[in-house]
Amino acid sequence: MNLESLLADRLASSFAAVAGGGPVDPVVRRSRRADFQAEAALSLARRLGRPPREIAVEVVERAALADLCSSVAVSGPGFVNLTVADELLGRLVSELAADPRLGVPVTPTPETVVVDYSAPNVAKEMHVGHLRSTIIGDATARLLDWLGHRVVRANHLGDWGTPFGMLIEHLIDLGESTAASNLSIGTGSKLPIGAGSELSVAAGSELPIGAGSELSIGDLDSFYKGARAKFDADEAFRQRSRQRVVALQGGDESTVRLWRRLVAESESYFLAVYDRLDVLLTRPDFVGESHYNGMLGPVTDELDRLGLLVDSGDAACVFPPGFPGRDGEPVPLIVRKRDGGYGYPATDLAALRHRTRELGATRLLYVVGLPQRQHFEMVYVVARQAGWLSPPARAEHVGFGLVLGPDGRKLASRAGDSVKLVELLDEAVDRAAALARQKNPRLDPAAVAEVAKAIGIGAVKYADLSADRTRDYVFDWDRMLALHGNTAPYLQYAHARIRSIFRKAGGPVPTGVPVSIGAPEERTLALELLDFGAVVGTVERTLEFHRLAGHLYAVAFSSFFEHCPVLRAEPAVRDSRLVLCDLTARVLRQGLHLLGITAPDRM
RNA sequence: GCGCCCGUAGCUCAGCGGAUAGAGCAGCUGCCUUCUAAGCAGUUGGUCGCAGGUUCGAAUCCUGCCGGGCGCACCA
Repeated sequence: MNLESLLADRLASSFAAVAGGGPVDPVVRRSRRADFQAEAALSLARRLGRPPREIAVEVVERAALADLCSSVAVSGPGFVNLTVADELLGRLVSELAADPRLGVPVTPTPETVVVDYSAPNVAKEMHVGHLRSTIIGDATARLLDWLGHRVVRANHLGDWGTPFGMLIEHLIDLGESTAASNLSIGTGSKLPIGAGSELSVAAGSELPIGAGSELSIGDLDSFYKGARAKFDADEAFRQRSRQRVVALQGGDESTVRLWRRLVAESESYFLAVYDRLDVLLTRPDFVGESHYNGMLGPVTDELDRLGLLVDSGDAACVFPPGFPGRDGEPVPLIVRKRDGGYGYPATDLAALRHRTRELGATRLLYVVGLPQRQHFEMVYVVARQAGWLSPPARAEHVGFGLVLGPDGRKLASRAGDSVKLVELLDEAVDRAAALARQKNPRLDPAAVAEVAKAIGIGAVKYADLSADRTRDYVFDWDRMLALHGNTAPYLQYAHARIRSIFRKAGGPVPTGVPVSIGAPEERTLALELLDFGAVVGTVERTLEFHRLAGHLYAVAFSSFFEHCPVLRAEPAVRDSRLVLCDLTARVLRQGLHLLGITAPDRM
């Protein structure tokens, strides 16, 4: 039971009694003047026609809070200031310490949640544009999973569509083996695929990739660009590409085989990037657009049967209400294009229908950039009209802003094109390694490598997750890797310092020890730790991860460690403080873990 | 034109109905025989874009305006 609701429960009845009516929310909030304050008297004043102070005084007289609070006082215009009794705090902290879930209960109402995120394009490089979706989606999956929901991670790969005509033709032009080696074995390679990479899907492939082979980070990009350049310049190539698309869609065996090859190579590459990023996505989570091919016709037919489909200039459209375009006329969701092909709206509708009908999902999350908001709103409206999205099932667009460069514009390389994700991650780890070597010369090279990955990747993720997701944020190495302020390294360091205390302490974490809260710094820390569950609950609902980040920062930023010596304290105090230390470290580690960030034991 | 998002300290950001608006960085003052100084304390700095309105109370809600970004039929 969290402290805030414990107090609110007690106060609710006194407020209700004073108000003489139905239930009243006491509006208990954290306060700077006490531990908590109840604000309801202010809003009640008008309704009751009485001065708020008078109401507050009466509430305090009626409230049975003696066992919870050491002080209950009316203050200012009518606030009820509550100071929690030290004994209660100590007891609650002891209970929290004994709880492996740190005050975060498994959800009583588990749902099937589909998290649609990352979604890179096959045969293209992953770039900064995929960073936020991947990081936010991963945190979403981790958090909801820990809360006990059934999480379906859906990596909606761009593995289908007209570009594959040109990509396959390009593959043929280069000669499959040349092209494959071009794709898979590069010289400047940095990303080992490892022996476990599965390429069995590429049946009959001429160049199976074995142990130790590596995927060049640069070649996917040049492959795509090569195809693109030919497509733009060469009419004959364009023609062949179009025919190849038809062959692919028609299921032509050799075409499909080449397509699978492209997809498989790309998937291996993506997995290597995800491993580098420490993201949970695995091959079974790759459910690309092509997966829905067989459903596009039936989805269209069903829309037609429901009378939602309108023929508009030979394109089959749905016109959801409420979306006027430039000319004031309704904007359509184009399900089937004039040329008979299906566009992404059809795929999105098919995927949505599949997720609610077949997977039984009741919460559909789309971790996609804010610019696509209207598109998804339209998809949801159509899905509701079609009966594919009805309560309790609902869809949420988990939108996010841009990653900006120091110039305040969309982050780009010096040449102006998008920054490759692997290069960015390499730089993060390199910078973190330099930092680790400089700050702690005692670390051996293996430890430096491990710590550098945790810090570098953690810094990038935390920079993303610690700010309001819906806003753009400025990507700044120095700031995200700073040891001060609301950064991953600061939190990781706070964690490592506590672990260091335990190494010095020698023995195990004391259990069953009474926790005594005396010093004000202990109070502040205890109150913060007791709030972890409520914060995680809020984030479960809102997916505003910066609230969790802010909470962890408040936990780590405690002056407890400056003012309350642990190992030097007398035995009883020492044990009590060791419990607080351990709890702090566990909250930090678990909280960071939910954000996809590793907290090393030493750094 | 319509719609969505955003304007808070020099910079980067919290706060989104409650009592004197908070952090970090930068600036200034201090603290290393340190439970890891990869740290801590103090201090300077704000007509919360502007103008109305609602409210006992507004950075927070509503309206209008100004400034910035994005979206609005066959690319995803």
